[in-house]
Amino acid sequence: MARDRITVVDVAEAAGVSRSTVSLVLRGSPSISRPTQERVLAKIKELGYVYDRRAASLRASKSHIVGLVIHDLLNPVFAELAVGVDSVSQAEGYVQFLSHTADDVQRQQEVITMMQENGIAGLILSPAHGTRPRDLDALRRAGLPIVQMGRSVARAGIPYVVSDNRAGAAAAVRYLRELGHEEIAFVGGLTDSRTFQERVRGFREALHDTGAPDRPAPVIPAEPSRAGGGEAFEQLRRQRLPTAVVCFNDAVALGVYGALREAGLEPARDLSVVGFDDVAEARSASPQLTTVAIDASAVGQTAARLLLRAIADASHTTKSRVRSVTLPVRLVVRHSCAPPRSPMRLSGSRSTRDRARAPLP
Amino acid sequence: MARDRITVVDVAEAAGVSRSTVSLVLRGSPSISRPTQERVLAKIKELGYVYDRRAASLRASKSHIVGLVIHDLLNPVFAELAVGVDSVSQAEGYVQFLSHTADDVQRQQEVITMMQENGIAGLILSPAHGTRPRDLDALRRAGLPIVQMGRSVARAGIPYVVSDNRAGAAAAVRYLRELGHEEIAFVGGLTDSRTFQERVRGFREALHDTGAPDRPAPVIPAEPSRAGGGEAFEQLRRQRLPTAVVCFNDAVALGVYGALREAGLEPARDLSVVGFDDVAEARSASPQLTTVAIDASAVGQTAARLLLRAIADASHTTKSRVRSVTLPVRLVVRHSCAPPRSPMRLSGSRSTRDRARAPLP
DNA sequence: CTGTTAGCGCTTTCAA
DNA sequence: TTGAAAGCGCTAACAG
Repeated sequence: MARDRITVVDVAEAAGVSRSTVSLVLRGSPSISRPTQERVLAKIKELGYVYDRRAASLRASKSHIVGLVIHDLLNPVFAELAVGVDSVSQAEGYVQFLSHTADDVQRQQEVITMMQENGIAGLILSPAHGTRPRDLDALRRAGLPIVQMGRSVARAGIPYVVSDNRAGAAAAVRYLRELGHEEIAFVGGLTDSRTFQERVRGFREALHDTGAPDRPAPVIPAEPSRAGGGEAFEQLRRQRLPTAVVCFNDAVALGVYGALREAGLEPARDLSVVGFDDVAEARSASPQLTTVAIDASAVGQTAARLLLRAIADASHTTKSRVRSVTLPVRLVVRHSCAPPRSPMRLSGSRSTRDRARAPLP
Repeated sequence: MARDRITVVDVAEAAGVSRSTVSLVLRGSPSISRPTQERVLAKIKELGYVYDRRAASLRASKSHIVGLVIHDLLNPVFAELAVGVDSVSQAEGYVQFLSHTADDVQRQQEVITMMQENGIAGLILSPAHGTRPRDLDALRRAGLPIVQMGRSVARAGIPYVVSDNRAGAAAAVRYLRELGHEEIAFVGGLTDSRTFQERVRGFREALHDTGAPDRPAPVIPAEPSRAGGGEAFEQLRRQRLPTAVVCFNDAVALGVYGALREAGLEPARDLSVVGFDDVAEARSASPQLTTVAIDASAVGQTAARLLLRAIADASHTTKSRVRSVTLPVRLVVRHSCAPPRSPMRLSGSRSTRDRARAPLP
């Protein structure tokens, strides 16, 4: 990896000081005289010395590396989460290991182990579906701080940073109710995921709170993908089509949208569609879709800050418990929704500003 | 980071062998008897020992870490590149540092330095716009292998893995020419990027090769974003609208598409639009857009394999030069194109299979 | 096949 | 403020 590496000793000799002086300069200790400091720094640059953090980390048993494990980096929301983490860890002088697990628990175990062996100071995890609390025991035994991000494992006792799934689904429902919809379905998502459970919960609560008819609203689980959305739509159609659907995420919403058109129906007119998980508007895959937008970058940044704080606390033995955080979401109204065909408005009245534009491909 | 870490010595004692025996077991040396091996492995598990790769790496001066620096992880194409790299590095027992530079050269310098200090064995780089060869001098001086991915810095003498931009643009042009288009523009992209230059080159060559009218075809540079596409469209329109455009990437294509509709025009009928850089169809942001599809995952995997090979060679002093690789692309025809309005077909005749469906939002 | 002896490059007492 | 010595956890020669 290195040929005749230049070390602190070389720098010390060249600068005419001792190695510990160099070491102190390297870490910006205030107990070094200005001229000495400058001389050393000059020599460092001159010799092209590069600091070896492995050695430092080994000796001091503390590193400036965090682990970041993402179940699906191809999902733009999680890519944005990762970038959020990256921005703060970079700013704080950390680097990160980043691995994608493709939602595979075993692969996740492997990368976590590898990261631990390489001396991470803490871990941010978007857990693979099916992760159990005990899967993280090795880390906890080592005293490494962990923060879950974007997703969370139930009753694991591990802090998490997520967006407000419940409130998001509720906002979608309230919006549709105001338009006059009475028959609203929830579509997509895997039943054993906590995210799904929370979104469904918000969905049901809001239906109840807005005094929707008392018959149980349809909830159709499906793979959280475009294909899953298509299948769920077919299933819904075989039963009885509602006038509106809230989708587990944007991929599902696009699937529903597509299936709808295949069936010769018209979005908004025949079925109002609300998505979820939309990334920043500018990057949205679906600029016309009404959606519950989450601020993925903020989630990532928050997770990183929590983790770094926990790392700092751990060395100070301050032992402050890290608290979980739930970040707000907002409903972005675009023209995939309309009042139901035979309207029975509760209050309704919405801007049609956006509705003139035709959908993009 | 660790409290009373369990070390090889502990394992050795517990298993009644010497530390070097443990070390050999750890690395799966064949020169250890089966029973001993098992006994040691058992103790390792029992004690919850975790291998410290920093120490190993320090001593052996070789690591199992690669650096991966991406100029824009929010671009789905580059996210997929990263996942491609991840899959092979994971399979080969490597972990990666991954950082996003937001196309900022200085930020890139910082993360590369940090990675080097942390002992990477090599670097895969999607260089920030404006990177100069000398920005990588520190790495080269240290003898670290580098592979560029998805993009490349001109005349840097550093191997790269990219898709075939020239052939892709040419394929798009040929397709449009066959439909009968004579006035075709190229839209979007930054003039000083090599990717842009190659795409424009393929564009021009194909126009020439297909015997297009000899007046110079319009090339409108613009930010490679949706906004850039919109602006470019306006500019094009102020001059004179061609019958077809080849776009620098899908974001630009979507921008053109949107602007087109804003202007009350109809895609395909009034202007045929071809995109570029489309990710795997299933994830495509634009399921209706005719596009030059690149296999981002393959690019990532190839880059990773090249790098790992270079790393292996470097230690063996085999010193094999790594060669750059250009991967094929393919044109995916969907219904954003049609013959020009007053058709003067050269050969024309295309499937309309897909054209029945309306665009998605 | 196993044990012993030196370090990898750094931080960290502890004196000076 | 600076210098000397010890050692983080591991691997790399060797010698047995």
